[in-house]
Amino acid sequence: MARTKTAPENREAKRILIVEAAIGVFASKGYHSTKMQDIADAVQLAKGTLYEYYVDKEDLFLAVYDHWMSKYEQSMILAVEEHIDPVSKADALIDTTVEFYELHATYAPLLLEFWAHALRSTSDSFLIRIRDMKKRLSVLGAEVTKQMQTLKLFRHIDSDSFAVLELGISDGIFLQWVIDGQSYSLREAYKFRQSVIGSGLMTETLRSLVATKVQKKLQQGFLHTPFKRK
Amino acid sequence: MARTKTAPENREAKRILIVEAAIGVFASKGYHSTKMQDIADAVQLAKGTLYEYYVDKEDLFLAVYDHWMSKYEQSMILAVEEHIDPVSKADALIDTTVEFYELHATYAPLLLEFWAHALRSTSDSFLIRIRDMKKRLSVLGAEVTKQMQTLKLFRHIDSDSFAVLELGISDGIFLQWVIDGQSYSLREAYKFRQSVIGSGLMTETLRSLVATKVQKKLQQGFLHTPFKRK
Amino acid sequence: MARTKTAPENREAKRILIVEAAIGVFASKGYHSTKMQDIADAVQLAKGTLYEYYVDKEDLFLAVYDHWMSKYEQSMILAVEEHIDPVSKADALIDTTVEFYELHATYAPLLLEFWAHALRSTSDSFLIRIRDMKKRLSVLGAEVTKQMQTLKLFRHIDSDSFAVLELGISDGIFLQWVIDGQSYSLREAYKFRQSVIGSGLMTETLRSLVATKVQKKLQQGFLHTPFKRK
Amino acid sequence: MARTKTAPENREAKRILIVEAAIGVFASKGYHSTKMQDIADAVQLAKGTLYEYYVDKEDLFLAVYDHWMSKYEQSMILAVEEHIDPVSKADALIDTTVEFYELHATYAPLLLEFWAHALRSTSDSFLIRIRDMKKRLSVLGAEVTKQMQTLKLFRHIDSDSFAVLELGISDGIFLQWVIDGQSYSLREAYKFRQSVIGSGLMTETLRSLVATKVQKKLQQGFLHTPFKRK
DNA sequence: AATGAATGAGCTTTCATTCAT
DNA sequence: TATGAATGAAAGCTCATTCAT
Repeated sequence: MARTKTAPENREAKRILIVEAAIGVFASKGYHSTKMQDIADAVQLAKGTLYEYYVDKEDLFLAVYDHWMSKYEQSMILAVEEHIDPVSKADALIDTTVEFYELHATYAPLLLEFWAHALRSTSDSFLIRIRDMKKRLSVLGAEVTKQMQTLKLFRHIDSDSFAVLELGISDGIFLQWVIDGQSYSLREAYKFRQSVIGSGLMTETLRSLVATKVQKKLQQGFLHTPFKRK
Repeated sequence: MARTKTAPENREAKRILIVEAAIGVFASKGYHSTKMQDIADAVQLAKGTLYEYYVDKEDLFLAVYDHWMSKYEQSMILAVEEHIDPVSKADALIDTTVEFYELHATYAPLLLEFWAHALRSTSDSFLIRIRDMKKRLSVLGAEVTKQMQTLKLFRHIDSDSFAVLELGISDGIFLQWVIDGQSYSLREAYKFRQSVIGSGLMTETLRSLVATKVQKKLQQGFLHTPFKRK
Repeated sequence: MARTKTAPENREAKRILIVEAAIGVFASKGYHSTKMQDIADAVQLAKGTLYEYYVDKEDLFLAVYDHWMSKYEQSMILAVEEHIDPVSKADALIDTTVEFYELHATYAPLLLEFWAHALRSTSDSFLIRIRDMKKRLSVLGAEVTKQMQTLKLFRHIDSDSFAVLELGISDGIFLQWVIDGQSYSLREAYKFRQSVIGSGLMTETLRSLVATKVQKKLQQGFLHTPFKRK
Repeated sequence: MARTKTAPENREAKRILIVEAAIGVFASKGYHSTKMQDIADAVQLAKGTLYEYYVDKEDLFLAVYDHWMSKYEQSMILAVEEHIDPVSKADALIDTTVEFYELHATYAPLLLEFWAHALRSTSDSFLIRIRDMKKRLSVLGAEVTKQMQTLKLFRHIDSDSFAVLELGISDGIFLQWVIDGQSYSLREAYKFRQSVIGSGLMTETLRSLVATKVQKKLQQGFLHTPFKRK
């Protein structure tokens, strides 16, 4: 198996094998505590072999970010595509985010490390990659917002700013949730946020439809919605 | 005692001297890239002397967090105390946060590292410290919210959940701003957020007073409000 | 108390205070694991003060050896002086040694360290001090042997060699006993040795007197003579 | 396996290479003054490589003890096997010991350090290893003694105690010799000891055969038998 | 392509010693 | 004399990376 000349597609397959093993290791131990040997063990490869596929530890770390986040991006794109009306699209985006974050709750600290790493790195390349990713995600959101505005479901508001705000809010809530020990339902926290924000921005048209539900959410909050960590 | 060179108060003063030098170094290089020697150089002390005041590197790192965040907390407490009506209190809290974050924009990545560090650490002590700090800050916010509700300026809403949400949002916006290269005004971003949220939660009483202003903010957004990094 | 000008005799008293505290610390932790601070704590003095009395750690270590061994030497001299007939003298020497070693069993590893230290030290001074001490002890033994020879209780044998041999044997048995976890009576081991050696060297005169006793000792051995460690 | 550079047997060979270089360094500088770098230099390896073969400095130190002492043990076993009659066996054991010690005279301080180390160590493992080694050696001696007793060459005496005593005496003489600066012949010292002890324990059968020789030894002593240090 | 032995720069921490007071 | 804060050399150990096979 190891003897055969590895065709390009095999090479890419092995890169992915490595990166997926690396996610778990980086996530559970953190960048600095993760040894190349740990990753090699996880993929069942020799240490040296990793260097055939990634130039160095940092390169592999970045690859982990890319691999992981593009999965998230794909889901988000899919969520938008799967629905037609913008309200459903907006809901689907939230659902996707919650699902993604809850699924990868153990990877949470990684996100912080990616960010910290990017802000620190001498080269801008990592930071730029993160920004680009965020940009694409924010465009996704902005489009939905615009559609809702077109349909007069949403007040007139700078949709680019709103999309960026949403992105920040989303990460902020996630962060808060992780630091709080995942002691409540992330989904409920997101819905609470949606109610808070929505009640200000939706037009009368939409408001009348969801008024009772929103009212209830706001009064209940999300802190007492238990969440079971796996 | 007469013979002692350094009285207890001097000892504390030197601890602070060290911690304040350490903030800058940790902030600019990050925890792992910061060498004890770097900090020693910054305080003009010998490496060994640092160990007279802090048991190890991590201890010093935690002290940096405590020192920095309690300054923030103090400002927040002051902001609340300085004002009487809850609307002004709420504004003051936002102002304080913005000022604090803008002032310490270069320290931003530190915050990420604190969080990552806490989530990673084998001992819970750091995480608990962070949670406690967040708890105290959220109590501060919840009280203001309650006061606004009492005055019928704010809709009825679970104020604890709201306070936690606000905390998350606040950090999230800050994060977003840092990652975005501090390319817009953090203050404007906060105000935009305030408008978004406020327009949903304020009662008619308040809404009528600020309607025009809020409307304007929402339409302008915050992305094109230049901010000069120092 | 600390304020008064310290007269020479006070100075000497404090040197002894320090050295006696140091014995315990060195004995229980070993030379390298003993910190000057440990000793300072034990004497209730400041670290720096030790250096007023001893030039450095090694100097203090040597002082410990001198102090300890000269106590042993004094006991040995006393043992010889207290008795008149050489057989009693010889017995008293053994008794003294056993008592000294048993009393200071916990100090045992120190002796090894002294020796190792001396053999290693760049300067010969420590080694010479040890040799001189051994010399004086061996002279003590040789004189007793000669007296026994004069009285025809002991065969004609090179008494200097015998004294040196006895010294080595004595230390060797002690060492063995310490390594064996002090699991038998050191005194019985010494007596066994005395019987073994004595039965070869004593003349008929003496042999006839102690034959039965010696015979019994030899057959019993010493391994099953329990010894209670404190 | 085909690709592996170092087969298991090579690995063991390198472990031995290292340990043998380490003996010399430890012996000449002592445990604490020996730096890992010194040993690395001696084997012509990088510091880090040592850690591929031994977990830490202490592990290497213990390996030195094991390696060295098992060589000694092997020689002792061989000495016993090579001879048939117990008198020759006993002589061979002494010869072997003397040869071993004389050959490794420069390693002498190491023995003290091993003992001190073992007595100090928090874990008993080293001490136990030393005791086991001593046990095996004492069994070897006890058997020879028993054989001599069977042949009525040796008086009836507790042979286990005697074997332990011999071990102690042997180390004690060696120690004395080292401290005395190896200024006389170790072999002669051992022979003197043999005469002293033997003359008491041998039966008439043997005594008549060696009486003159023993008598001469005892009168000559061993102090004036020059020994040339290499 | 795969391996894993070898490397050595690098860093935290310790602690004997100094010296201003 | 006594103190204890300050010092900084020193060393064990780690681990990303290299490279001969």
